Amino acid sequence: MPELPEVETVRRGLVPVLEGATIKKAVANRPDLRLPIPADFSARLTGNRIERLTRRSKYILIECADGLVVILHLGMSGRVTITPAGTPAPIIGKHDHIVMETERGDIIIYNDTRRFGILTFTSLQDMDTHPLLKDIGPEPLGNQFNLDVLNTGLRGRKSNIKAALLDQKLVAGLGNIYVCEALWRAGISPKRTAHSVAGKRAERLLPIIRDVLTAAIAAGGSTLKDYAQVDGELGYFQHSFQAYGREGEDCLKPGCGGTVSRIVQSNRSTFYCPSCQR
DNA sequence: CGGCCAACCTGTGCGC
DNA sequence: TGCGCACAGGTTGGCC
Repeated sequence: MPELPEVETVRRGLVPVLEGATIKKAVANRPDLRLPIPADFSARLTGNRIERLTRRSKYILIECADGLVVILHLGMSGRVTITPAGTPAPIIGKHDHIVMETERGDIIIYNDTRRFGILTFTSLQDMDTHPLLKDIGPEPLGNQFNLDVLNTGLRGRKSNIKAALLDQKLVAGLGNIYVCEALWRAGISPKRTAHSVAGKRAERLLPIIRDVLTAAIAAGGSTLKDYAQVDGELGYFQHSFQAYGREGEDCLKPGCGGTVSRIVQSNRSTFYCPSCQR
């Protein structure tokens, strides 16, 4: 599920349960996800207090009282669910790789079928220089992401604009869905070279990227497969998709009359309207 | 260095 | 019912 809006939705769902909570129990049911889970995972978390939850790109950062920072990435299939204190104990399934319980009795489970996710450690001190975080580009919803930055990132790029926007060094947090949606809204062909977008088109694209992500966060993210928010509620931004997953259907741009097609770029599906995306 | 692809892993859905 | 293949929200190591 997880591009920036879904990760932000998970973070927000965890805030009331984890911020200020002390960890009573932390268990890793396997040694690794995409990377090894630290061997001292349980020892470092147990008894530790969580001060705050932040997000950088698609990473959730769990900042603890002793300076430890847990880096959590959901990969392609990572999910987080909360079983509130006082409700029946959850049944731990095959892909429930991480289980934590707070002193209040809330249980947090990280489930990840494909195990492309990551759980690793850093510290408040080393956050800025951590290998997973140091090269990430500006947050698309922050002030760092402006027209100058976008134009600079696009100029001199020979790849297509789709690949450029998926590059987390150019701008953080976009994935396959929201790139398709943003390019559709902006009327820009995903096949166009990145450098040719610099200038006028970038000016159109930039606020659209912000708008799409903001709207998706407001909708609680997108629900594909059976993905749910931490409380089991479903995000509903998928109902707002205008390009993604709509191969063969009518383009929704007023007066366009085109048909959405699916092509493959960098081994990923791209959905776009050849009629109005130039 | 930039660009591109295959690989990581499991599950599901489709055609035959 | 079963088999094989394509495909799925991400990232990156290795190759040209």
